[in-house]
Amino acid sequence: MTRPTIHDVARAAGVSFATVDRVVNNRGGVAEKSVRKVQQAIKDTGYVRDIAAANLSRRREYRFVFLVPDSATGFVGLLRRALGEEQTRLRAEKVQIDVIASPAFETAPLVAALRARTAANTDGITLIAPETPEIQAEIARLVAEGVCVITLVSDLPRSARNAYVGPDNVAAGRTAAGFMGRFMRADQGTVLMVAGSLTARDHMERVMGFRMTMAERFAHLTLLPAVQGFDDAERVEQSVREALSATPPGTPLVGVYAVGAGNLGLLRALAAHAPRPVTIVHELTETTRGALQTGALDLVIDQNPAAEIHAAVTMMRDFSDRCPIDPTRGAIPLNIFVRENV
Amino acid sequence: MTRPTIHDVARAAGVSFATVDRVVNNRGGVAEKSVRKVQQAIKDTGYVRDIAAANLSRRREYRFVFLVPDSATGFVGLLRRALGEEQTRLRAEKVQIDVIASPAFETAPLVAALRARTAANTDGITLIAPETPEIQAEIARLVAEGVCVITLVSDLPRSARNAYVGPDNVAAGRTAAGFMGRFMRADQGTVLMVAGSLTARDHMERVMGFRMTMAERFAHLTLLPAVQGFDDAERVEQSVREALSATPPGTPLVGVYAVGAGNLGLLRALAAHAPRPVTIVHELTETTRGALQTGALDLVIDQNPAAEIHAAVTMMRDFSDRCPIDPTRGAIPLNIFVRENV
DNA sequence: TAAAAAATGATTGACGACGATCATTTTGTG
DNA sequence: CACAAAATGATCGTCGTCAATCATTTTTTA
Repeated sequence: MTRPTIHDVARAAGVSFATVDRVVNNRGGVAEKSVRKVQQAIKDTGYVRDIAAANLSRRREYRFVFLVPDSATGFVGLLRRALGEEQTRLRAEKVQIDVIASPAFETAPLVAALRARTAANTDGITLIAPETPEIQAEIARLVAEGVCVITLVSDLPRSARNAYVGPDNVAAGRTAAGFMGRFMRADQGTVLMVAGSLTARDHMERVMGFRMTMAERFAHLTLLPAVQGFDDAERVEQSVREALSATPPGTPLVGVYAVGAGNLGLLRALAAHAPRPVTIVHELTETTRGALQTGALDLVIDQNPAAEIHAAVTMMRDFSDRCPIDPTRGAIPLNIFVRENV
Repeated sequence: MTRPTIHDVARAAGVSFATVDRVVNNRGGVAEKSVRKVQQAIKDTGYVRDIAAANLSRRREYRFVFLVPDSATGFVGLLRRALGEEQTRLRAEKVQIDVIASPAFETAPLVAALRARTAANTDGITLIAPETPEIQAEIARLVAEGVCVITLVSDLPRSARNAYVGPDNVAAGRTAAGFMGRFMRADQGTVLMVAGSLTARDHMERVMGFRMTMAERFAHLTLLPAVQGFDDAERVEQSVREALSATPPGTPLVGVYAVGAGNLGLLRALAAHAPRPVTIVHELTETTRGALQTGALDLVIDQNPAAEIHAAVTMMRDFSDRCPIDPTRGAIPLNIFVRENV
């Protein structure tokens, strides 16, 4: 009835406790034959090592790092708040998390921050980063050292990262387009996309998904080229104003899809514009929540930072515990908010 | 640097290890004065008891039960699958979960199943149940015995349950109405609601929310009285057919909102009906996922069983560990699926 | 003030693994 | 066959807590 321990495995395998220990912690110096016997015995007895006891005995503490851009979506703030709420639990489970904020859209500080991390000072690192060779190289180094590396929100599929945690950004873009088309009353008009930066992979993917579904199913609407707002309210406002004034009178602006942050600027730019275009943005914040309630926004696609953090921490811990990690668990469902469910 | 242990607390309080132990495990027999000294020392040192070590020492295993209706939404199946995926992790964390399926819409077997559980054989129980006095009584008994009781999906707010895990069902109904109104091209017509049972609180709440938003914002549409389908495909099909044929010719059916299960029946009943009404249902299953993709459904509101299970298990464990449990963590965001993000 | 009761201290052995050392046995090689 | 090398066994202390016992001190009550 009670779960088997190392001693039970040793007995079943006909070897000593020490040998089993050598096998399960692969310390080497065990004959092939014995290894097989032990592995068989582990299967037979259904032994699973008691991680709690193991971590207790070795005094393990998990040292994790979140490395995120400073401005993007106020993600740092969300992260800090979510971590604060989890604080008690995290302490109880001996995980210590450092949040490092790096200036947005700059590569150098990010690389520097990565360089500072080694297997000696961190067990796992979760990061939001653009796709550059230096960053890929640092990730490769960390993974080689045995540090768990997880990409968050914006994936780096060609890097050595252990897993990706975040939404399917292409699907997010497609979803935005689907709702836009369905919410639309107008028969024709132009649709504007606002991205933070077209070098950020997540933004690119969203724009791509949006384009695809618009072309497939709502071809009667005209897509303007995406403008960049660099996740900054002022720059977003300016870009959107320019786009608005450049719109030819025959084809009114009937839809806006904002992929990045800086939504306050978007709202300001649209405030005067009547009739208000169907407006869909990302990330549920104070601003967007309020705008949903007042009816200034139609839909917010959120990626549920709390779920992301949880998934990332779970994965990093599993990795540190040498549990097989399941990369599919990183898929975060999109959360869709409208006026009725904020 | 290293976290304080009971010994550190004892030293800080100027008492012996044994006294601190008596206080933290409240075994009694300690003078008021000493209790205060110890509590102060715990604060000063920032001591938090090491749950892993504690559980190791007392050989704790968590015995949890999920008690769910057999048919509803195929929830049992979803539950079993989700638990299967978590199996490794759960075993590693020494939580053992029994799933008990009880015939849907019957109270007696449910009460019997509850009666069988006591503090001696279970540490926590999560259940989906209707609001009846017998059930409330059983819940009160279990909670009094020290068993953690959590309501799932359908809350029993007037019972002694420790927490509720599930979506805000009123918001779910409102959300459904919001999307229905926005998807609607027709200027007028009737809208049909299909519920499983009007005695199930979650169904009632969804219907209520739907009604409210429809009345507030889409008063030009006519709401038919809700029909009951008892989460059964055949009965749903029959009910919907009857409602369709009873519709007066002047006001065509332009929308359907199905609150419960048995969506296969709904789809069959609507297959012949042209033009297809805007159709919104609950729960992402094989059926509804397929129907979304083929365009037979417009929107699915899902409650993310995996997240619910996780929240429920976490809460039951926290409770068993005597951690303060945070009831707000039971709020499960609605997951909204359309063709583009299934 | 003596006896009884209450409070406290001291100690010990689990729990299940890790990490290390040292002794012993079994292999393989010349 | 002897010797070295490899493999295995045996043992101990560690982690932080729980659970229990027994001895001692302090406080309360008669």
